[in-house]
Formats: sequence, structure tokens, C-alpha cells
Amino acid sequence: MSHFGRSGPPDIRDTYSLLVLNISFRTTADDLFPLFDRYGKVVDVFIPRDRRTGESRGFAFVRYKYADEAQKAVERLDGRNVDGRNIMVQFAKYGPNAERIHKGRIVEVIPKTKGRSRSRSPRPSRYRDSYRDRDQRRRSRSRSRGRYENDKYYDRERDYRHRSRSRSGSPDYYRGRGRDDRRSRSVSYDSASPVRRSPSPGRSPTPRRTPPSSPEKGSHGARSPPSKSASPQGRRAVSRSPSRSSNED
DNA sequence: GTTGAGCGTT
Repeated sequence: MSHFGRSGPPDIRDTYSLLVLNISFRTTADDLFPLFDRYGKVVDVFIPRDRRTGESRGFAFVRYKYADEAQKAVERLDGRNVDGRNIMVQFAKYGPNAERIHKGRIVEVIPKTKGRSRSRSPRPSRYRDSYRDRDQRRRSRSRSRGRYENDKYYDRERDYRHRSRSRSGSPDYYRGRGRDDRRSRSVSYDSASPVRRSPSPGRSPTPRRTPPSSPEKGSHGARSPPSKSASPQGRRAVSRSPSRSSNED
């Protein structure tokens, strides 16, 4: 537990980040710290976890104080069996802000001023793209892909749950969960109950009161002629097409 | 309770 609460990134300016992949989902930073600390001075160990479930994503970041120790840890811990899983230790390739990292050390990709114009600050607009890329990869990580080898089953089940909720066709279940969590912020992660929100019977998302246009309005002076005066067959044959009559409900 | 390519937090 190196950072739980409000301890952000300590200092990565003089540290070397190692990426540990293929770790168990229940492996915590405390389990990796003593293991990596054996080979050098570990500044901090961070394991990205899911914001919804809070579980580990299966990889961790270990920051060493010196590069030689980090290199040693990579060669020594790479391929080690941790918690029954063969972990893969390697130098981090990208930084927290998607900076280029060489040998675990952050090498700024900013163009060299070389006395050209030191006052000019580069404005890398890659923040947007980098975060977008991360989100896409993150949501692509589904915990159920091998089980649903048949896409039709997966799609059918997904549609079954969202058939009446939202037909926006979002291929992600994050939408529904995100909205549901957003609407009830008082719920905590550990206190999250799997209970579904009670369906609102009086749910009327589109309270359209007056129609935007009435073709019959102004023609006869009355938009709703008496039923006994006008037969439904006559109205349907005039204003409604037989093919679109099924849409009326 | 499940899963398994990849690159990170106040």
C-alpha cells in the first residue's frame, strides 16, 4: 500500500519504471514490493486497478531508484513465478502522460531548442489522443472472451439485457454501469449491491405535449373529428400509409 | 466467483 488516498505520483524524474505483466489478479503491490526490493531500492510500486470493481488489471509498475538495479530486477524477476503466475518484467515503454521512456527513464520527446528559441514551449496535443487510446484499449479488455467463443451468443445476451434499456448500440457495458453509478453516487464500491434499480413506472423521458405540426389542423378547424363521423379506414387511407400503419402505437 | 493483451495514479 504505497499510495492509497491522495498520494499521487511521488517523483518519476529520477526513477526508473518497470512494467510487470502477467501477474495474478489478486497480486497486490505489497506482494511485489518485497520481491522487487530485494534487487534494489524500490521507490514505489503501483498497480493500476479498475475504477468500477477496483480489482487489479493484471500488471504493475515498479519504480526503481537506479537503472542498474532495475535492469538487474528485470533479468532476475522476469519469468519468475509469482502467485502461481509467470510474470514478465520489462522496462516501461510509456510514461503516465504517454512520454517516451528509454530504459525505464523518461526521455522527453520535446524538440531540442539548441539555442534556437528557448522561449517557445512545444504544445503537444497528444494528451487527447493518448488518453483516447488508453480508453479504447482499456474497454477492449473484456474479462469474458474465451467463454463466449460464439459472438452470436455474446451479442444476444448483451442485447437481451439492454433491449429495453438503451438501444444506442453501445458495445460497452460501461455505459449502463457508468450512468447507473453516476446517478447514485452515494453508493460505494465495497457497499455496491448487485440490486437493480427499481424500474420507474412513471418514467417519461419525452413529455412531448404539443405535436410540432398538425397537417389536419386549420384544414377543417378541428384536428380530431368525431369517430362516428369519420371511419378509421377512411383516415388511414388518406393520411396514413398501409405500410406505416403498424408504426402507430 | 470468472478473465489474460497490455503501459500508470492526486
